[in-house]
Amino acid sequence: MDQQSLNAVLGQAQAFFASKGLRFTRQREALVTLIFRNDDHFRPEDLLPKLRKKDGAVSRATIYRTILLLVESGMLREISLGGGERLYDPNFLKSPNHNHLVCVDCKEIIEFEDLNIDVMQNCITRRLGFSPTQKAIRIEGSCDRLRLLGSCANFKGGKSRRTARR
Amino acid sequence: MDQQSLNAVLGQAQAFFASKGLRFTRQREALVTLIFRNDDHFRPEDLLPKLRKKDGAVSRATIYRTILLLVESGMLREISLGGGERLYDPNFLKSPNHNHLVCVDCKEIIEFEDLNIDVMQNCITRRLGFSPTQKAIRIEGSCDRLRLLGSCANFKGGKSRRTARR
DNA sequence: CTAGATGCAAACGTTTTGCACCCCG
DNA sequence: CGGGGTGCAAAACGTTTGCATCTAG
Repeated sequence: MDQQSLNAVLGQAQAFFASKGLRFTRQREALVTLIFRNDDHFRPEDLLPKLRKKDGAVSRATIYRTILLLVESGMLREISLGGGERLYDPNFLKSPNHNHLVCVDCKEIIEFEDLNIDVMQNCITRRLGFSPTQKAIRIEGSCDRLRLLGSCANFKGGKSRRTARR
Repeated sequence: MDQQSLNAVLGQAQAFFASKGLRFTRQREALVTLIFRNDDHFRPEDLLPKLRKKDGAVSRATIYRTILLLVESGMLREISLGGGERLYDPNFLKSPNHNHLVCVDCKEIIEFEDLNIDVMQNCITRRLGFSPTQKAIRIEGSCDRLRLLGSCANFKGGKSRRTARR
């Protein structure tokens, strides 16, 4: 995420905290910056070591407490990709309706959006007498290239997460 | 689940264990019976007290180890309905492709199937270069009746889980 | 000045693991 | 008799909480 977008995010966070009469402290700013600087999913525990460097230290308790607030603000979402692992996904700011495909072979996570499925989810929900407030699809799949060719060329040297181009 | 279906399930479990050269012990039979006797989602910890009665005691370690095996067999599936809670769902035996709608108001869980979404999920997955092995949709919704009428007539005295009639 | 925020350490609930003993085939 | 299976208790793990202290406004 470029500096300009990051500044916008920091402003959004600050506005949220202010609207609740809460402060935007050094620790909270450091956390928001770290979380939204790149688009990786993360566990709270992952953040702890990254915030030990330099003078930007933030305690474990503050990390957990701040994440809760960011989820409440809607800027951050909790997702689960299996195995009881609790991850947080900062990308709902850019793609409010994205879903996740996880490769069982290489564990790569691919984010995708699909307007049609979105509409159908709304229909189903309404038909059952509810108004949708949040929707999540998780698909597990095996890699075709790997199975057919014996190697997973798509992912060689790639990141562990990519976004589907449409 | 009626006795006849339960017997079939027990047979299926026994066959799975046998196929892996594992034994179908008193503890494993008690667990399978308890899990598939009704269609409730459960946490492993929930099972412990229920297996203390009479002579059917099963230790915590055995519960966790057996659940792992049942998931491996495909008879049981792990689901997550939010909040990092890890639940197990025995209903994929009857409804291999069902999904979950969770009411944010009353926490009721509604299971539903939809063939169209199923097909679209397969398409998306293939388009991205994968073959789907497992699909899960979780929708969170607020109760229309509760919001419009101030009460949630649908659920009064009902179970905490129902299955959508189609 | 003071309500909110932080850091620490203890507590917590869930899940996993090491190990001695048990039992089925 | 041997390889699984079990139970126990300890350990591991992620998360929450109580409390004394600090700090932003």
